[in-house]
Order: sequence, then C-alpha cells, then structure tokens
Amino acid sequence: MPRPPSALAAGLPTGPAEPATAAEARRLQPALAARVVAEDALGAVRVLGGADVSTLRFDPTRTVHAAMVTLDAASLAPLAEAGATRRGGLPYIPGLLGFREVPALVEAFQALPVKPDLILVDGHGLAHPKGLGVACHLGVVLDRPTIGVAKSILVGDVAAPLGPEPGAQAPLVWQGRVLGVALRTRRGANPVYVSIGHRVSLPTALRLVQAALRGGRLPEPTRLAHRAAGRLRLAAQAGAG
DNA sequence: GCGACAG
DNA sequence: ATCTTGTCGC
Repeated sequence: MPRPPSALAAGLPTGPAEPATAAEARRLQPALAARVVAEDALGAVRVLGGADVSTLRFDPTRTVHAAMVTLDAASLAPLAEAGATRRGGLPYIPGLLGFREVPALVEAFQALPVKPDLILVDGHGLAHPKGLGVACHLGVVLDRPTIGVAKSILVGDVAAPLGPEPGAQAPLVWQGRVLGVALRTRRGANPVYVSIGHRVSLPTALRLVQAALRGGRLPEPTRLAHRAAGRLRLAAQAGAG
C-alpha cells in the first residue's frame, strides 16, 4: 500500500509554511494530527536516532539549537550527529512545542549522513491534548517512525503507583484513553513517559525504549542528543559573543 | 474564574 | 529549557 507523501512533501507546516502566531499554529494542528499513524509501519531498526533542542533561558531572539544523533541500535554506540540553529520562531507555549522545535530538527535531520530508522524525541508524542506532541509532529513531517520520551506529564495521570524497580510501568491515562506509559528506567529516579510518535504502536515503542536504555534515566539517543544540543548552543554563544 | 501547563 | 560545584547518599 502506498503511503501518502510526507507532510514536508505535501507542503504542510514546518517546512514551506511555518505558523507565525500561536493561533495559526493551533489551526494547523488537526491536519497534522490526522496524519499520525499509530500502528507499526517500520522495518528493522538498525540505526537509532535521538532528537533534542537547547535554548537560552531568556532569549528575545528565540534561538533554538537542535541536535540529531544516530547510534547503532544493537550496541548503542554513537555513529554521527548533526546540528542546526534557527531563530525567530514561536516561544515555548505548552501544547505548541512542535512548532518551536521541529523546523530546526528537520534541518538537523537533513544534515545527517545516514538516516535513522527510528527517532527517539525528547518530549511527548500522542500524550498531548491534541494528539500532536513534538514526537508526532516530527514523525509526520519527516514521515519517519518516532517515539516520544518525556520527563514530566503534560496531560493525564498515571493509573497506578509505580514500583521502585527499573522496568516498573503503568498506563498514562487521559479522558479515559491510554495515551502512553509511565516507565521507571532507573531506581530512585522519576519515571519517564513514553508515547507513540508516528508509525509505531505503543507496545513496540515501549520495547524499543527499553532496548535503548543503558543505565541512565533517559535512553541513550535522547541523552546524547541533549548533550549535543547543549554543546551546540554553548559553542554558538562563544562564537557569537 | 481557577488551576494546569512537554521543553 | 536554563542558572551551576560540590556534595550527600546508596
């Protein structure tokens, strides 16, 4: 079955046309959310991707530094990384994070020499009031499998208390729907919240995230992407200042 | 009107 | 998100 062209190819937001205002972004969300594929539509995952951005705390120019890293899925060894810097987009607004981060992430993705089979994104995917967390947003725009791994809850509640041991998990429920899973990845650390981004089911997402853990609270791909984005920002500041 | 609110 | 070194604890 042929899949519809990517949002990028279709000229949908974040690519050719980016919203300049929050109101405009909100109007664009339903069309993007409708393109999310919540089932497994991916091949063997050999190259893992990680995505994150770093910003200055108070920045009138609204500069975002994005990093995309790739790792060998089996060994979790780093393969490559790429960065991109964009400015003048939307500020951080809960629920509209994708519009702020995706443009720079797409640019970083395009700079990667080898494309990841699946991307772990720092932030929620489906666990979002409009079903369009940054992980879904990025996945739809690139038409690539993505998973959201967030460090705190945007919407919903954890259905049951989590045990202290790594691997403990419980559904993240909102309005009677299971949007994701709270997962304890490390003893003594707060859980992370896993939700689907695009072209992956929740059970598969959970399995892949657990396979990407290497003893830290965050899976390796997003952990490395976080580091890379931070370095990119610091280097840019040093070079500009 | 009040409280919540990824990064 | 970011400001930030050492330090308390398993």
